[in-house]
Amino acid sequence: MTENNIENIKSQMRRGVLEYCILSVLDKNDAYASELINKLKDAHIIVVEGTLYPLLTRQKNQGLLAYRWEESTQGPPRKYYTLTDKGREVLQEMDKAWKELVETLDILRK
Amino acid sequence: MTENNIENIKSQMRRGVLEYCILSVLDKNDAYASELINKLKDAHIIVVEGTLYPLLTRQKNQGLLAYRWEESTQGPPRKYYTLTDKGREVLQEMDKAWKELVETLDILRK
DNA sequence: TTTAGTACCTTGCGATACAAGGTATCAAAA
DNA sequence: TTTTGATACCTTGTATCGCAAGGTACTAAA
Repeated sequence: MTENNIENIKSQMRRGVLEYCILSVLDKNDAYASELINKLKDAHIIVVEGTLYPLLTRQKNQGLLAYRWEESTQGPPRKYYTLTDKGREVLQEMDKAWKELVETLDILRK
Repeated sequence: MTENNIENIKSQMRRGVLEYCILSVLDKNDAYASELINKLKDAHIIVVEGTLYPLLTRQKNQGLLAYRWEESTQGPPRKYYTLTDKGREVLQEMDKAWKELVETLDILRK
């Protein structure tokens, strides 16, 4: 019960910054969806496919991301996502919003 | 458009820590709902009544909060919420989860 | 007895994360 | 040549939840 509760809380917190994390990862290197999922899992921002795909599509439709297809030597072609200029702008706004939130909680928790 | 986008992102981030904020405020002092809303607004964790009331009820049902009625000299009685022992435990777990998230984003954004 | 202020609570809607299931490509084994 | 396994993409159905809007109730002053 309590355990469940806490897991719920954690995932709620993570959800709030999921989009921020996606843009952050893509800011370093272009990546395809499966790759992104693995990186986010490594960072303990657990994500399942069903969550990520609609999100990527949404961000693409908002003009934050673009993609290109690339052949793979080991399976089907990969859809590589990359940050657009607008995506980089929004990422900077997210940096600000995140900083503010961290400060706010610092004060609240003092 | 973009502005809207950013507001959306901010509120999404805030939402993720809303429950954490509520418990944090109540950890300092007991408070009634209207008072809580004002404190959270001051902290720029914007909350409207329709969001807060169901949340307080949920946290009460989970055993994190308890309440008592107190008469007011200026209007209807007030429902003062207070942290339970379980609430304090969960708050500590939230502290941990929050720290981890801050660290994760620190690494992701490096 | 009506108005203003304070406080509590509920309903309906839309957004969205997640679980589960589905499609397609490629290469190697049977 | 067909099947299997690995990789990769995507969609659908369900449940949760935040928010806007609307509603109730108590008190005091006009």
